[in-house]
Amino acid sequence: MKHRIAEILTGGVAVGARVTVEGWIRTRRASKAGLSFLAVHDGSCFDALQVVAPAELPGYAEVVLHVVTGCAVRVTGEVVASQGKGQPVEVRAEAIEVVGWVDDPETYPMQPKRHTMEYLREVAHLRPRTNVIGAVTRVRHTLAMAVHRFFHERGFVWIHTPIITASDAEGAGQMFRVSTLDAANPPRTAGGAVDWNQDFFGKEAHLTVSGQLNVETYCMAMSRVYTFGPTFRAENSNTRRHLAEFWMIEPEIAFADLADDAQLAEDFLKAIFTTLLDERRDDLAFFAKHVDPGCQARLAGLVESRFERMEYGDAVRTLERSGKRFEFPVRWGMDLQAEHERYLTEEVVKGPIAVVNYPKEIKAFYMRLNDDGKTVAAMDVLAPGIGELIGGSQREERLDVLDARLDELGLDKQTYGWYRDLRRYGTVPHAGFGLGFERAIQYATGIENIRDVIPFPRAPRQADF
RNA sequence: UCCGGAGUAGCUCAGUGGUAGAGCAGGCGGCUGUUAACCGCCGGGUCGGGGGUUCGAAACCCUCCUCCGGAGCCA
Repeated sequence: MKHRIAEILTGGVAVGARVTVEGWIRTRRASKAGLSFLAVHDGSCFDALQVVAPAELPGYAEVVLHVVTGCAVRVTGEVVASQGKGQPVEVRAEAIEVVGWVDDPETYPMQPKRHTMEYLREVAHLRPRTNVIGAVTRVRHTLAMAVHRFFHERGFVWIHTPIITASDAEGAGQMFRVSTLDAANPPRTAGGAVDWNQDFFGKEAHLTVSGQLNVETYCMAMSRVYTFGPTFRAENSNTRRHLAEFWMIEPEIAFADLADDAQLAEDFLKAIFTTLLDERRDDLAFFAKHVDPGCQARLAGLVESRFERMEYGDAVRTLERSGKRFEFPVRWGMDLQAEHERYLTEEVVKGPIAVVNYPKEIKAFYMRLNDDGKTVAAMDVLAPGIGELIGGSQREERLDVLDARLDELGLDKQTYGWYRDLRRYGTVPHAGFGLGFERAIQYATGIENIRDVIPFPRAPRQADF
């Protein structure tokens, strides 16, 4: 009977049972006169299964002794208590079939040793076979499922907001153009400009930079909604925290204010990380041992503590009084720099912190103006080592105030016609936030470069595979 | 985009002007239960590309490419 390796290693299969496992060879340790040990992994858990192949096995010399790292095998044998240390049970093979050989072992890119993350990125099609990327992949999946479970259990509805958008003024950064026109020879108007009217959508179109504006419409009907999908930014940003294509989670809640929003963010992060701690102990133990010794304690600490809340004004005062010399000066009205965020999270609070009520000048048009007329009900959740993990706000639900903001910023009211309609027909206070999914994975695992927590990273000059 | 660092064997790296090295991986041999096994032998190089200086360049100079870290932008 076929079994996943996770079942066997967690005691789900009785000692003495006959099993068949299918997977890939991680290492082979051979003893010419005696027997061979094969470490087989199938992705179902962190640990590989130890398969013991006795020399009497049919085809031992021809097959088993030539198996190398990367070979795909099918093993049938008996589950036995292990004589060695390092695993409770192993499989004593009665038959080993090589399903797929490694053509040229000398050039097979994966070796049973530690590779650099930079090198693994160059072989993105084979890196999921490694310990570290395998662990990241399971963590990513577990967190994704936890996200949906969290929202589903609280009555949120998952909204599939569009990937392609024709409203190019969302203001969240550079966008990728979507077009079917011949780039080398586009149709022109009489005036010589590119005639977008002849393009597929009859107007300029781009890949979305956020599902928020669209999801707000469903929030005004379903009350509690969220998006979870890919997002695209054409910024030429070359850092370990940015991707051109990444996944974002954006809940939106009706009849809610900024305090509700911050509470949701806190409950949400605690819930998904609690799930991760429960379900992926094996992978987290690996990250703690080889990547980031503090990752488990950091997660455990987060789920137990209450998030610190801090007014933007207080944050600025704290920084001013710190006596610390910052490269960029701190002054009310300026956005917090990376070095400021690091100081607040890593030295003052030593944990996640929600900074609220920022000056309106440095935030988006849709954020709700506070009574002081100077700040908006915005919120950034900052995390040590990551920076901004969540950005959110209460939305401006008053049409006259929203229009005044659009005018102030010189934005075209017609472009936002349907968005303004929401304020004309049954408007209610509402709020939401955006979480960069990859940043959450980075936070959980301690993986430093965001390109290593997504299967196929897209970044400037990087779209291979 | 700006600043800094790096590019030498399949991988990780050493090599500061005088004929290209190590460990791991691979092949062969040895070893009765190993844990990234161990021991011996062998094969393996456009020193990122181009140009220059020099009797002689992996090394020094110019230039381009790629990657990494930091900053900005942000999630």
